[in-house]
Amino acid sequence: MSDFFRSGSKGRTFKAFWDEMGNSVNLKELSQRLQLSQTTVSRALNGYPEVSPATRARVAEMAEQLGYMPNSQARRLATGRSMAIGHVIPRSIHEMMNPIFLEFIAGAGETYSKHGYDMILSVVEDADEEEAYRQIATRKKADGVIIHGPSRTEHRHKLLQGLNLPFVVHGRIPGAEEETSWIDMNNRRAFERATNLLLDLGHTRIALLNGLEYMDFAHRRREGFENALAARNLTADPELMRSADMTEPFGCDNAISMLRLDNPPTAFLVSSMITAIGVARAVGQCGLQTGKDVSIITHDDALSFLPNSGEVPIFTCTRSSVRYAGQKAAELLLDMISDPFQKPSSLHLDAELIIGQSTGPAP
Amino acid sequence: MSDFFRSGSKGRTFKAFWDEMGNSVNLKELSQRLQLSQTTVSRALNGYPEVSPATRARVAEMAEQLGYMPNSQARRLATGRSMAIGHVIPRSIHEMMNPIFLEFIAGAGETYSKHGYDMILSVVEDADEEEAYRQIATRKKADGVIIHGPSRTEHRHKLLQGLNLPFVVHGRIPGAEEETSWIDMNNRRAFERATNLLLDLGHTRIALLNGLEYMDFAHRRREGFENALAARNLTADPELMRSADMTEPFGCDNAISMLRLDNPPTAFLVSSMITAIGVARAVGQCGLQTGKDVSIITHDDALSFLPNSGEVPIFTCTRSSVRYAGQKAAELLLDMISDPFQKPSSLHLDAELIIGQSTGPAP
DNA sequence: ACCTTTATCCAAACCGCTTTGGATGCCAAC
DNA sequence: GTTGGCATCCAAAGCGGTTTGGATAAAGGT
Repeated sequence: MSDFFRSGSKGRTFKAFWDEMGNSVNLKELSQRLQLSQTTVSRALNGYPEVSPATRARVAEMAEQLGYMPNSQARRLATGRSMAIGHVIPRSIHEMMNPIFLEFIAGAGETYSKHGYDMILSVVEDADEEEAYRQIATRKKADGVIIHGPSRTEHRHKLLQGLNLPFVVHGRIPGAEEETSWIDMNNRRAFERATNLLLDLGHTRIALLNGLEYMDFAHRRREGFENALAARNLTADPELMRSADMTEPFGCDNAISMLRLDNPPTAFLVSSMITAIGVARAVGQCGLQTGKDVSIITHDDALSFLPNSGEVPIFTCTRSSVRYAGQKAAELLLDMISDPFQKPSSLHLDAELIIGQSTGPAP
Repeated sequence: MSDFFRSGSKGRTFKAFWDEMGNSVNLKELSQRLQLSQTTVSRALNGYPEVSPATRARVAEMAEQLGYMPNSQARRLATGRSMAIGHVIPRSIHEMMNPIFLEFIAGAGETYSKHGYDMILSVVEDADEEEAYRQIATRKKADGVIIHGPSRTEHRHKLLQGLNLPFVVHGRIPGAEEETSWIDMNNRRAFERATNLLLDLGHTRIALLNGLEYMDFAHRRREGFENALAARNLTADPELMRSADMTEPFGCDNAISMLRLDNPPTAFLVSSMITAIGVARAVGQCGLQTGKDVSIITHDDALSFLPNSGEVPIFTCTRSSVRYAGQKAAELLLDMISDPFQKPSSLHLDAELIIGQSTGPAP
């Protein structure tokens, strides 16, 4: 064995060899080859001060040569930190939040990678959600978790507080804003501004196609909508408000049925680009023109596969990057983990109101 | 301490207490409270035969009472299996495959949960992709990985074979079909059938809006398209073939420019629902009617937020559930892991050709 | 010249679990 | 009455790292 090693003069050879074998060196072997103790090698690699520069360099070089990487399970066990963040996705939520969720995940994932954390994703049956959190905490699968899509009657934070598992909420938990860390966009204000824009354009019959209103974000958006109307002494027509999963057909079907009313809406305020696309389709099918006969404002999560940019965006929108939110949420959480005695902190993002082609003065 | 334990007669109390503390029992404590060795307790809980039924029951009950769950890092270290599957997503791929990717992940995740596996997701810069795989293998972060979106000049499988890390390909690697395990739909045949349908309806000028053709799936789809044309002595007009990220604007912009040609296409064959929606928008904007003036067939990955079902689906499509593919890929991989000497196996799914509202005879 | 730092390095304990290689007691068999 | 076989259970040795509590030698202080 030692002959083999001596035979190769260039480090590359070793590494290539080991890689080809799928065989990795462990700390013990590495330290033996260096004639050093495991302690010293470990310290050298982890940047502790009690190692001479010369030794540290020697260790680093040999480690590089042999392609040494510490076994993560062993390290996690020894340090007691799992260096992973958990995301639990009940199937129902997942089906609903699909693309937005992924974009958030992508943002968070970037932050995790940057800090050496892993992301573990659990897709579970709705009924198993609590158990999933319990396992993450008890089996020490992750050092923290992110709560997705808080509802108006949220309870997960209680569970997590009980389990003593750090978490950050994407969105806000009504009534627990002070005691939890969260990141959210200003849903109410965004929809209030959007509504005002429509009102300023002369629209008075405005339809709202919202997400499921037991979700906190959707509820807030509706409040913003209603507040803006109320401020001008208008009141929302229940017939013009729908709330459901934000799919394309949801937008199309409801828009069609509303546009066929005796007193149809002249504008739509929509909670998601995908649904807005459905509305646009409906407008076309009714022989009308978007931005002329019918105005549409949608919330735009800045999903990469649904770009709404360009010189003049297709849709007038309230925009807030959910990927950015993911990055920030991850940063918040990693902060909390590194200092467990920090008090909760939050980030409130403001959506931009961007004028596109889909709005115009009321006909 | 022992007084505390004795005081609660109902198991619930203990569990609640521990949970509230976020304090979990370990094997040592559990075995001490049972007056048994760790060996016996471990064996009892893991179903080994050398434990008497009575003891096993006692152990099970106490474990339940104390809410004992084995620390996963410790278990992984001891068994040498990490009980996790890795998914590496370079940012570029991610941005392109966004919704399809998530749907696949969701399917795979269901299978993992069912089998007690975790999913670890790494979102990395493109340049770090190889390193990510190397780390997964060398640091033993996962027992296997899934390769997403193989290109025509794929190389990841070589790396993984070298690292001795089991993997399953979602899609196919040209030239390595025999030596790798994969799951794929029959892209070529699906697009051949779709093209034939259009030809049968009398269309001769058919446009192809394809995904990026350095990706294997897109290349195959194009082959299917061209084969079908060739079989009728037709040849594809390069001006009617585009290939790019499958976004909505990609569909809309290109459809518009094509429809404005002197000799415009009467039908579109599209690689993704999202792009097809863009095409439909373009058709509307040109004052034409989908399914009458212009026919559209799209591939439908059965994404949950873009349902294309109903009595008569909006789009005529070739459909294949990518979520199902995820489930199956995961099963394949877990099989491989449980029996490392298995030879590679694959699953070839056939897409359904479903007639919707978006096709009709050529005008 | 002697004692205290200081800089390096090491042996061994530990993290919490699985697993190997017995030990023990009991019963049927010779 | 010894022996062999079973059924149970256990002590201890890993797994591969990190970390504690010195040991050793060189440097510095008086």
